[in-house]
Formats: sequence, C-alpha cells, structure tokens
Amino acid sequence: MRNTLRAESGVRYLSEEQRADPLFTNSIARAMQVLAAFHHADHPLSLAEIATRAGVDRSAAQRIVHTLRTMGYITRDAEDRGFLPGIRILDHTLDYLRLNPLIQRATPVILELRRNVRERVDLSLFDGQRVVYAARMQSKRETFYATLVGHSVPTFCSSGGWAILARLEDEAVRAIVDASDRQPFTPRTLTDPEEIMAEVEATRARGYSIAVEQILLGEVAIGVAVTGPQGRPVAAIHVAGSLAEWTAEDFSTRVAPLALEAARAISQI
Amino acid sequence: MRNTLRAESGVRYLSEEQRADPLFTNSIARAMQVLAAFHHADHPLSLAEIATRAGVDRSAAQRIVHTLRTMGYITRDAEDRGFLPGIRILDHTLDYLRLNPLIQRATPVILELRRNVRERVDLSLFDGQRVVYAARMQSKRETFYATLVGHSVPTFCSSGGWAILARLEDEAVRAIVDASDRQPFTPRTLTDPEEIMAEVEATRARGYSIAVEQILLGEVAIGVAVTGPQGRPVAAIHVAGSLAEWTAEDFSTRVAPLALEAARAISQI
DNA sequence: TTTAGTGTATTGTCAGGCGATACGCTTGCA
DNA sequence: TGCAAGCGTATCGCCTGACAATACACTAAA
Repeated sequence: MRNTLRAESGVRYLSEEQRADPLFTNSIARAMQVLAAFHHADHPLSLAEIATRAGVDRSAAQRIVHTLRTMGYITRDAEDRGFLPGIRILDHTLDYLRLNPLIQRATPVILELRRNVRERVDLSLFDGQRVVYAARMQSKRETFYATLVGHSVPTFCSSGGWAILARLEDEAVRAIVDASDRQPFTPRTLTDPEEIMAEVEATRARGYSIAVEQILLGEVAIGVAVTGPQGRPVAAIHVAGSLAEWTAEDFSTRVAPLALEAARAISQI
Repeated sequence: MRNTLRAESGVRYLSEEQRADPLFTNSIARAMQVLAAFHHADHPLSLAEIATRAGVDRSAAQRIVHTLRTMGYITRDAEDRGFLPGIRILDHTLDYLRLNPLIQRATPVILELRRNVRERVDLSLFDGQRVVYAARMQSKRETFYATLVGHSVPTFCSSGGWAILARLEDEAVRAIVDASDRQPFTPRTLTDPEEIMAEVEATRARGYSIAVEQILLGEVAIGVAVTGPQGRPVAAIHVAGSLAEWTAEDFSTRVAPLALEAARAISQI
C-alpha cells in the first residue's frame, strides 16, 4: 500500500514508481502530505479537510496532526476555528535560506541593485515548471503576495522563467513549456507554445527578458538568468516596475544593464 | 523508547512527558528531527552528521534522508559535498505566511510604514523566549541576516521583545527572562534581570521600546507591540536605524508615533 | 431535539519501520 | 602506492509501534 507523494511542483501523488522502494518510509510521506494539505487552502482547515486533502484516513490525520501540533508545526487558529501551519516551519525556512550558497551570494548584490534602481527586485530559484521567490526586496506599493518568500510563478510566463529558459537547450525548453498547465493570469499572458518559444529566442538575442503584464496587469518586469556549476541556469533576478511610471522600453534600457551586471556578479563560471 | 522533540524555541529534546503519549507518532518526530538537524549547521551535512545532530541511528538517518530527499525537502549540495534543506520547504513557508491572519493584516501597514520612515521595518512574532521575524522590509544597507524570514532574536534583549513583555504581567515577564539563556550579543546587551525589568517598565511608561545596540553594534531599534484576541501581545513591529545617522532620541521621536499608529491599525480589540 | 459536524480517546492486530551488517567509492594521509 | 577512514548506498529478518475502527463528549446549526 505504498502510496506517497513526490517532489515536482505543487502536490503530485505519484504513488507508482515508489511502491517498490524499500527505503521509502511511508509514515513520513503521510506526515508531509498532511503539512502539504495547506498548500491550496485559503482558510484554517478542519481535521476532516486535512484528511481528505492529504489523502489519508481520518484516524491517521488525527494522529499526525496531534504529533505535528505538539512539535509546533501545526497550530490551532486564534479563534479556534481550525488548524493552521505553525511557526516552527519558519525555523526550517531559515535553514533553507541561510544554507543556500546562491542566496548567500545573491543577497548583498540584489540589495545593491534595489538601491540603484529603486524598484522591486526579486531572486527566484529555478524549479522545473515554476520559479520560486527566495529573496524579495520591495520598493513602493506592493501586493501582499509580492512580499512573500516561497511564492512561485510559472516558468513559461514569467520574466525570470524566460531568462532561465533562454539558457537551456530548445528541447528542454519545449519539455517544460509542454508540461506546464498554461493558464493565463492576464489577457496578455502568453500561452501559445510557439509564441513562448519566440519570446525565449528574443530573450537569448538580447540577453535578458522583458515581460509585460504576464502575471499582473500594469506590471513590467525584466529578468536575467543566474548560472551555477557548468553554466546551467539555476535562478533569475527580476526587476519589476509599474507601467504607470514607465514604458517597457524605458524600463528595460534603464534597468537591464544593472540587472545583467548583478547577475554576472552572482553567477559561477 | 519514545524520545522526541518539542515545540519550544530552538531544538529541545524533551523525551519525558511524551513517552507515554499513545497518539504521538515517533517516526514523524524522527523525520522532523532530521530536518531540524540543519538548525545550527553552517555547512552541508553528511549523513553521519545528520544522524548525530538528530539523535537518531545511522540507518534511520539514511532511510529518513532518502525519503525526505525523494520528496524534495532535502537536496544534495551543488558540489555534492553533503545534504542541504530542499526547496520544497519554501512551499510550507508560503502556507504559513499567507494563512497567518496577522501577517495578512500587517503587510500593507508595514509597507506603508517603511515608505514613511525609510528605514528597515520588521514584523516579528512572539514565540516565548524568542521573537521570530516573519515580514521584513529592508531599507538601505543591510546584513544578510537582516533580510531573512525565520530569523529569531531573544525576547529579553530585543526592541520587539521588550514591547511585547511590556504588555504581559510582571510574573510572566520574569518567567521568560529567567528561562532565557542571556548571552550578550554586544557589550551593551542587557543581561541582568533587574535591568531588563526596568527597561520593560520604561517601555510600559512610554508605550514603545528603544533598544540601543542590543543585538547589533551601531543599531538603534524602536519596538511597538501588536495585540491579538483579548488584548494579548502576539507580535511586534520594529523599526531599525543606524546610530551613524541618528541619535536614539531623534530616531524615536521621529519614528515612534508612526510605528504606534501602525501597530494600532493591526492590533485587535 | 435532532443531526451533522467538530476534536479527542482507546485498543488489538499485523504491516512495515528498525537497525545490524555489508558493499563500492572517493579522499587524503602515510 | 597503499591503506584507512570516510562517504552514500543496499539488503533483510525481527518485532515494535503505527494503523484503522470505533466510541465519545461537545458545539452549532436545522
């Protein structure tokens, strides 16, 4: 009965190939599934909700929640209306951030970049079909989500994503684009694979990407890739500005050189 | 053989009272101990290091790491020199941040505050002997740690901590101060319980705290408490500035009114 | 008052996690 | 060049301890 969940982006239950893995500890997988039950939740969860979302038995949910709760990874809501992720999670967040050598290197550089461009600067990490924001330097007005570490956007339609894709082989790009669930965020979000490939090609040519209203209306973002060992793209730097203040052209001519410089400072090889 | 770990601050192995808890699932505790093995690490960990730090058997460490790795919670270091926390952790970070109603409410307010004071503004959550940074709005030059979500500082010697303590009963304050491991961060860090109590009293009188070089040399911070249900302190807003630019007095007269206003906007009741 | 929903507590059974042991590799000291 | 110590990985029989069923106390809406 070895059903488990897998890395990937989001929550995918790929029980298949792991059924037979003798080293794979199921009860751990179940516990993490319970924690992952909060992934798309928008309110405190009841035990029953956790059970169904995590795909486990009600009894199991009870035991697991109890355990995670005594350890601080899950708490009751302030008004006692359900369960929420617990503050203990942030301890692991800290571990991830501080031990990640890329983030260590990037932080001072993007702080400097933010100081120069006076717009929002983010570092996002490449994770297959998505890029995950790991360091965020806000500027002026921002949305709630634009401040959150851990937030992710699809690779296929984000400035950082395009910058990263431009450093990959065409067939790898295709694989990612094809595998993505290309739901548009705005009317201008590119969803057609050919258009996306063209955008990636344009990004290759100019060395950075320009994303106009791909995720958020009124927002222009430029993205540059950060490379790691063997020159492979591992992250991207984004700079985002408002179309109320900038044209896309003005924004990129002003910002791109500085962003490219910053990316070069962080990249390896 | 029910040995586990407990909420508290940091990593405490309180096997005692949980030995007998029949609902407590040990294998989950062990898994989380393995993840927590990275807590005070400053380099990628080997399997053996994980085993000793987590207080588990080498075999157990192997199985658990294997499981967490296939799920993305642990990765190999880029140069293959050891294990590191995996990006999957940030998914849970996001859940914690976005589902926390306090952070939801506080974010726009502290963004606004940062815009007005043009200094670093943080929201930290009360967690017993420590306060944990959950939202950080940088300003100019910052240290790496000053950008990290999940970073925590002791309650007894931080501006936010004092602001929170000032809203508690004296005996609760004493309990926290006494239980704290009062290691000084700088020569000016207050460690004497009486001095700390006096500082808390001063904070009560003026409505906000002023911490001068308690954590970092050259830094002045003012802290105001944020209250939750029943008026209990649950968090604090910090504004931090440089003593190279401000005297502590100028800083607090300029910043405190705005910070108090912000805290009032977030607080309940 | 009923009904459906919370969260919690208890218990016997047998899956599956445990830990000892072995192996192939790389690294660095001799 | 060779040995030793360290790494991560693989295997497997035993028996613990996680599982799922069931019952219960409580609250809130119908």
